[in-house]
Amino acid sequence: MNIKSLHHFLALAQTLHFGRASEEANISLSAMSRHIRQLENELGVPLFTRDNRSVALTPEGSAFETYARETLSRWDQLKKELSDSSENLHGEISLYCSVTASYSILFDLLNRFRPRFPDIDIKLQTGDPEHAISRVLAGDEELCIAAHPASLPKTLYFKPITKSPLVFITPINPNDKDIPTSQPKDGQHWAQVPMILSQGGIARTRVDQWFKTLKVTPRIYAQVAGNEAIVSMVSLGLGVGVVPKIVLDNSPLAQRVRTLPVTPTLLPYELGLITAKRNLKNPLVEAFWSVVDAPEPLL
Amino acid sequence: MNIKSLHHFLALAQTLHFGRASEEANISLSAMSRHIRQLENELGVPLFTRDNRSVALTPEGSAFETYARETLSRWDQLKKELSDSSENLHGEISLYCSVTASYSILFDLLNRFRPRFPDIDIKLQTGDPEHAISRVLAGDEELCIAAHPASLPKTLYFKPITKSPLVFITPINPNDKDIPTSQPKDGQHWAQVPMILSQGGIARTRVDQWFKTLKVTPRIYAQVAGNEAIVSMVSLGLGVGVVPKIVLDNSPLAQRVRTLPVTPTLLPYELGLITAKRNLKNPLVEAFWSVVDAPEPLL
DNA sequence: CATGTCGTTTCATTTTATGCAACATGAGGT
DNA sequence: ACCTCATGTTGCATAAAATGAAACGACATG
Repeated sequence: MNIKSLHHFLALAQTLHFGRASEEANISLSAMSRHIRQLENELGVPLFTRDNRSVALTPEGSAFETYARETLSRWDQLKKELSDSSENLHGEISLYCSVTASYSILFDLLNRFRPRFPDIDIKLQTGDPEHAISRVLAGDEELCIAAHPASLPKTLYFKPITKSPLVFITPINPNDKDIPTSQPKDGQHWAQVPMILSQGGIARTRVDQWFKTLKVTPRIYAQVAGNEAIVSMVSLGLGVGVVPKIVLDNSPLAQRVRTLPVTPTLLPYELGLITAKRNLKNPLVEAFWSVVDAPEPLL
Repeated sequence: MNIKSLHHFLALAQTLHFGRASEEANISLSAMSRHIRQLENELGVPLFTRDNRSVALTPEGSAFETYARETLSRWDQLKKELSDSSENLHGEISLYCSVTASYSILFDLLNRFRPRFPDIDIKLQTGDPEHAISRVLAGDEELCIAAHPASLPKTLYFKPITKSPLVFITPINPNDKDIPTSQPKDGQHWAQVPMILSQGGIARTRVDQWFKTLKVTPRIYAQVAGNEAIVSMVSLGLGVGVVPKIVLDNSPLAQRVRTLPVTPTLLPYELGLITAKRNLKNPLVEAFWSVVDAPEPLL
């Protein structure tokens, strides 16, 4: 059974005349005859009674006529639906990012993504930035927003979105005499400053490196998981922290801390979009990608 | 679109692997690839995203999967319905006969037809026997039960069911001195008998012929349309009638009249089934035909 | 009995489908 | 960096199917 045969059948069912039906269907009379016969063989029942003077539907033919109409209209409907739906890019895309990134970067990103691709649904998963890359590697997520890691697996692709400097922050109201209000003069001073640092991750690596160039072993007051918590602790006056500026910009506690200019400055945090290279062919991922390409500056 | 392609599509949608899907569908891998591509071309949208390592349904593919399942199950259902319905002969057949025939012949006929072909509906039209043949000729009815006419059109076919003698009937209580109680001796007697005859039709032709061989001009007391009315008038004692015996057998007035043996006897009425020759190919007509063929005697 | 109509069948040709093999791509291992 | 394997696609020659023209067969009509 195929769509054409159904059309031919209906032409014949209407005209009850092979000649006129075949003309209507733009095929030869013999093709019409064979199409009908083939349908009948396939179904195992005659659809028309023909003697040389007249053609009439059998009861089965009548039932088949109903079927044929239904099936054709269903097919047309499907084609219409599918072509409608394919006019706009659509589907679902999964994205993983940290809570902070969801506030700052993702907000801008989605503000521009949504109007351009209103039919792409985003499945957003927020969580520990550490897991971002592994989840993309495992295929759990198609995209993530993360800082460029020290070493990026070959199968992944990184697209920078923005850089955010790592800044030192001090409390407005220090709780400890060793907390400086301006940049400490030398390494000796630095060694006394109570530091509140990330437990790990890029920021921590950078800070460690920074102290190493000063030849100072920092006094670590607290190691914290999550940049937001660092801002929180610093605002309480417990020490000096190091966080990406973007975290500060989005922190409700930003008023309670102050950035501390330091030299040399730390290498900035490089935030970007990460996906598995194979996903780059996925039109939905491409769409997301294109938004990042967009000329409008993000910050 | 055809049934096969749908099956192939579903195989691929399930396995998401061209190799295994093609194996399942018993076609080559390349055929599978091209079938899917053809479907996609036909619909104008991709159904699968494929990179060399993986195959996945697009949103459109997912919609099409639903469609494919529905369509296939609908098709199977139809096939089942049609083959079920074709196990027994069924449909509608139209039949015309006189009221008398419907009492006598049709009753026996249907008693045997119904159990053998319970799914054939009969559209029965009763009416004047004169119209029977013309209605079949015109195609208004497929069958009729009628007496074999003097000349049967070539396009019609007659199948005898039974013969019924034409009998003379006399009243039990005659109302007229010229009504004989036994066979009149000679033509002169016959010429005085008040006759009640059909207005026309075969019976009348036969009676006219009969009187002609006796070289008698009959005294016609009444010409009547309808054999039943003849019985009625005879029973009232108004004269001698001639009717097919079968009419008498089914008449409620049979007790009020008596058959009058005569020589020579009239040629019997030949009752049978009539249809247009072209209808003989119609399996429903054939079915009816076969019941008449049946060995069981009708009378 | 000739004629015209109409569906079926035959036959040569064209179109389409098919499988095999070569190819292209990309992942994973060495 | 290179090889190998897995996998889908494409080219090509062949096989299968569909097609239209014409012959055919059946049958009603004049």
